Parts: sequence; C-alpha cells; structure tokens
Amino acid sequence: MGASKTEHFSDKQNQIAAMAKAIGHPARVAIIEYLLSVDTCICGDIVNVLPLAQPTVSQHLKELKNAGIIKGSIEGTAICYCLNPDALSVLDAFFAHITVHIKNKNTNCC
Amino acid sequence: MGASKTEHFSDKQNQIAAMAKAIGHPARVAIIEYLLSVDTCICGDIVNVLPLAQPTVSQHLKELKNAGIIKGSIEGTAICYCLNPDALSVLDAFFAHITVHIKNKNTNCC
DNA sequence: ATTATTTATCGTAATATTGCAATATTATAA
DNA sequence: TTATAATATTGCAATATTACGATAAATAAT
Repeated sequence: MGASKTEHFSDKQNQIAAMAKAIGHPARVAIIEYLLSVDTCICGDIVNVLPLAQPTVSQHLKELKNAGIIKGSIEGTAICYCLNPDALSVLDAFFAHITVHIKNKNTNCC
Repeated sequence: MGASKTEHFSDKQNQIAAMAKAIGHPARVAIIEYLLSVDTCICGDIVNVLPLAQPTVSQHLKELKNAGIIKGSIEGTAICYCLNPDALSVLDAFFAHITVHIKNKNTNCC
C-alpha cells in the first residue's frame, strides 16, 4: 500500500501525526530553527541558508505550510514566512502532557 | 531520489527529525497515547487496540523503538513495551523552547 | 513432544517522499 | 516594455513508507 489509514484514527491523532510528520525531516527542523532565530519575518534568504536546491527548499516550505507549522504572506518580490504559534503550541502541549504523565507513573519495567 | 541528505544537518537536527518522523503516523500516535494510558508496562494487547493487522502494528512498534521513543523487553510470551522518558523529554524541551521564543518575538507580520 | 499463543520477519504491491533540472509565475526595477 | 530577482510548479528518477498475507521464531501450557 503506502497510504495511511487515517480514517481509523481520531482527528486529534491525525493532526498531531501530520504536524510531527512535517517536522520529521532535518531540513524542515533547520527551517524552523532558522525562523525562530531571526527577529523579523521577512525571510527571503531561507534558500541560501540551506544546503539544498531552491525547488527542494520550496517544497519543504510548502509541506510545513500545509501542516500549519508556518505561515506565509507575499512581501513584494520575497515571501514572508513565519512560525505559526498556534500549531506549535499544540505540539508543545502534547509533549508536555506526555512527559508530565510519565513522571507520575511508578511502574517502569523496561 | 528519496533519501534525506542527513549529512548536511547537525546531529541534533537529525535526532529531532528522526523522532518527529517516528511520531508522524496516527497509528504511532495512538500507540504512544495507549502506552501512556495504561498503568503497567505489560502491554501485550497493543495489537487488539489498533485497527491494523498484527504485522503492521509490529512494524510500527519497531519504528518507534528504532527512534528511541519506546523501549521493549521480553516478558514471557508477551513483549513489554513502555515509553522512553528520555526521548520524549528531548522533544518536550524542543517544542517548549520554540513556544517560549515565539512569545518573546514582537514582530509578527504573517 | 505437541499444541497454542504471541510477536517478528519476509515478500510484495501500492503509494509517498526526496531531490533537482527545467520551466513557469509573480512582482519590482530600469 | 523589457530585464531582473525571488519563489512556485512540473516532471522525473531513486528511494522510502505503509499495509498485509504467509511464515518463522520463541515461549507457555497440555
């Protein structure tokens, strides 16, 4: 096959998975870290920052955008990309919830 | 191609990406949530919990284990699987760091 | 020893991802 | 209008992922 059986899982599970999947590539982690490091949102130099060809970077940006991780708006010739706090806070809450609950578990057999 | 150019990115970026990728499937999100919900680590019923065939579940468990998200040990006929707090705390720290830094940014043009 | 139970592996088909060259699109500048 | 610059899309090849039937391996129970 090759297609996930998304219909068998909850919307929340599919949403978390889609966002995690989008972050599941080192180039896209690098993009996220770069967007976090710059103070302004005018990010027309993302292509120069990554060791990948321009179409490849454009494709990675598209995937991050589709997953809601970043937002983009036209800013003249360049495109302005920024992180989407809403999406990232969902992931933050997910992992914070997990780590808190793991600590509360006394059984740890593995 | 189809192979990520991991050598161009930092170990940290590759580690985050590998773990995020492992969580980037709704069945694996469901597995994580199930492991979090049960009190004991003896988890021989994961197959029955998911709407997927046994070999598929086994494959998903293997990927989570390879990424370090879960740990497993033999427990008689069954296999004992648990979440790995170390790996999950790395992801927790990553996303907590991002959300904190986003809040500190005053520019938000998108 | 034989059977039942549980999990892993193999093989394979369908689909998705990754990467880039070539090209298209869009907006600014001359 | 005609360049120039920045980003997007298309097309394609190489590889990876997803899913499952069939089968293997390992342990427990009879």
